[in-house]
Amino acid sequence: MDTPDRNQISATLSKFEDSPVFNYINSLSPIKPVKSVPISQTFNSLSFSSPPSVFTSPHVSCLKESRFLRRHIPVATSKPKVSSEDVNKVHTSEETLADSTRAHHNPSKLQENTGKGISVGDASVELSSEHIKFSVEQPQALNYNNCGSPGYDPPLCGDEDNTLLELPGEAAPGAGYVQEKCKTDSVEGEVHLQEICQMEPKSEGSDCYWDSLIPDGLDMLIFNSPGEAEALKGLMHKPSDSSKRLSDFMSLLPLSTIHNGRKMHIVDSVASGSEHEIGDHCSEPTITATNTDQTQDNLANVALVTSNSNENANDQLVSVTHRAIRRRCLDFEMVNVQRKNTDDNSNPGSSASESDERNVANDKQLLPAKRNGNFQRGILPGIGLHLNALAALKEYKGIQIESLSSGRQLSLPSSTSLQISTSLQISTFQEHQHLALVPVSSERELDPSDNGLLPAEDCSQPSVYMTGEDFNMNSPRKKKQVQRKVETPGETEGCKRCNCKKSKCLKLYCECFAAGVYCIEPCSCQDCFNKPVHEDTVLQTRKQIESRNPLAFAPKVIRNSDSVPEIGDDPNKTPASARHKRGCNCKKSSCLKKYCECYQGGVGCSISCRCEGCKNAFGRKDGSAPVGIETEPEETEASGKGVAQKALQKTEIQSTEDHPDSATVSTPLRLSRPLLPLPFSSKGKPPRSFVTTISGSALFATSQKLGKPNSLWSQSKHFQTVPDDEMSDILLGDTSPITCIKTSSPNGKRISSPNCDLGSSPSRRGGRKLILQSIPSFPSLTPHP
DNA sequence: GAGTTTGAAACT
DNA sequence: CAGTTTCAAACTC
Repeated sequence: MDTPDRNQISATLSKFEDSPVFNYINSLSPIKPVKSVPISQTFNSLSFSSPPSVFTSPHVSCLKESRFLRRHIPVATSKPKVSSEDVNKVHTSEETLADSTRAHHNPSKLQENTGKGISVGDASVELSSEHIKFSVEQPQALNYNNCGSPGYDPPLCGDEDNTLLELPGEAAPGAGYVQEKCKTDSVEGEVHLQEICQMEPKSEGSDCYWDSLIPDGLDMLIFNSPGEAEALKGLMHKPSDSSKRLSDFMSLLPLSTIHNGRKMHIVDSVASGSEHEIGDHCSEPTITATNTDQTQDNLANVALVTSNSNENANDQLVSVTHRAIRRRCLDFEMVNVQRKNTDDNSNPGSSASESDERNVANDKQLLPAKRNGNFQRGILPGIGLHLNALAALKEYKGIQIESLSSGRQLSLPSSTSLQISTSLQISTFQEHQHLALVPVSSERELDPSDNGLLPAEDCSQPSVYMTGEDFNMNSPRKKKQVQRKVETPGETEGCKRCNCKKSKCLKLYCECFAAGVYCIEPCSCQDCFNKPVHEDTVLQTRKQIESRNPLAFAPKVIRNSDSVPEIGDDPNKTPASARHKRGCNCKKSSCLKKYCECYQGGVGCSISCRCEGCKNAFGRKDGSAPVGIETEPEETEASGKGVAQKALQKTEIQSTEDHPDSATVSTPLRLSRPLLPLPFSSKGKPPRSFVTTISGSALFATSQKLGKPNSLWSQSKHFQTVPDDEMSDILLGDTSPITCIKTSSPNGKRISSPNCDLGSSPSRRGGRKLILQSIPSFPSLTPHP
């Protein structure tokens, strides 16, 4: 790490800051003065600016958050401070962080403020998280830019922040905490950049991360403010010393830790979902394959540590992991920095922008390999939504859209994410949620091959990776079957793809719209307005629909606290089991086909149903047992559902694993959901499990507090978050009873459903759709009036 | 992939 | 609230 001398010095300095001696010292060292006072202030100002945007824009997709969360988690570990000497720089960063986080982490700040060296432990953790955030945020910002929808930008930051905050770790960031972080994000981001710059030189491997991260960061900087970019440049240049130190430090670190760090990164990337880009890059086969396992373990360790937030041992572990992670970040940065440096050397003036561009190009290149290339930035930029987060992510097709997709993607993290997912979940849980949303897709995208559950992947990927189509490509029937199975269950919102021709995707006919997600590439819709670009229109339309039917976007299937509406349960009676909110009106399908929303949702028909000849395998209207398995159709259906459920479970599991967030998903998501909490959810589906309990409610609370919500997309965030919840639900359902999940997710709003809607919809589990629906409910909650 | 069926959503 | 129309998913071939 750093030399003790430095630490001591820093400590002493902190002690004497107020003292004349301190002042004198400051005067002696030019660096110091700048950092402590000016920087922090600047950051603060920045931070302030940023926060509003975040909160303001609903869009911020959960996805983004999820992304952040994912990344953050991994990143969090690094110890920038250690390097120190940079004490000044670090200190400044810390200060800024401290300032930002003071509300939350007064102690840490105090430590930091008082003694840099001392503070390092806690501060390091926070910083790491912050760093992560920073990296993440930048990407998001880029995404926004890409998206081109100005409105999104602000939200993104906020979302990101939120997500970041949670992820980092602190295990239980309250909504308020998240908000604060959000505010501080901008500042932190700067600080992180500095740190990163310092770190960069060291970085070796993880080019992918680097590229992805750096470019994003650059973009962020650029977008945010030219001045910042310049500042970054300066930082980048400066780092050499710090970087050396870091490198030294890194060398000191155990190899295992380093690996962990790498892994962590990978995970993060995966987890981040939203940031698919990075994740993808990172997830590249070589790295991911080897590292994933370790990363998982590491993540778990980290998460646990963070969750516990216990000082010593935890701190150490965290610090180690963070360091490793950070290192990864640094490495990325390093690469970028090096590139930049070279560039800068050649072209001092434009170096930053150029470097950014280059980085971007690199990123794209990297991305392209797995992804289509476009997606991340160009396309996905997304944003966020959530779904993009799941939302956030998803952001649609073009850039914005993609972002949405990303959100979804988030919900569906690639296989790698899946692997990691469990660990991520833990971490995400801290976060949120997330990615939500949602994030499902992302993971899948990343690893198309991952699960059989592809459908989810399809959904998620649509934007970037394998679209559902691609997936189908393998074999039409299989695809269809798979899709059906997967989708059936719920298909999932994240994955949803519509084929609207006349509704412009602004009516409930559109599954995407109904799910509260933006349409993405995979969609075959025509004249689609359900895109980030038309956010206003979407929101307005949504409001109209909600005005007509407040529950229009609420999950159609409501579950009671009890777990999934199992076939065995009495459909009618069971309050416990899930029920369709409105009930179906089937006349010819006997409630044995997906035409039936109850069946599609995996729930039995209830009294509220007006169906004729109900044979719903999940539960007949008349109360006859869910025969499901019994009857042929039922069998088929049941099998189908069972399969679907299984698939869902798998997907869920995956998603959960994937998620952070994500919305999600996810989704995207993630996601998405997807945001603070949402974001987590989105990102880490993994978090979902937690999210459900934690993030879910927390997210809502946060979101509500934030006042978010307007847009679907904000919803998208919700999606992500929701997805997370769902994910969690699913997870719970899988492992444990869904009930828990339900309870968590629902916030009361959804409750609307006749049955107890405790949870979002079970069906959702089966399908992402459900999740989405649930998500929508959130929006509804946030009254748009 | 095109066409049909189905039931929800939207409209009156 | 009921009836009709519109719509897009689900399904079939």
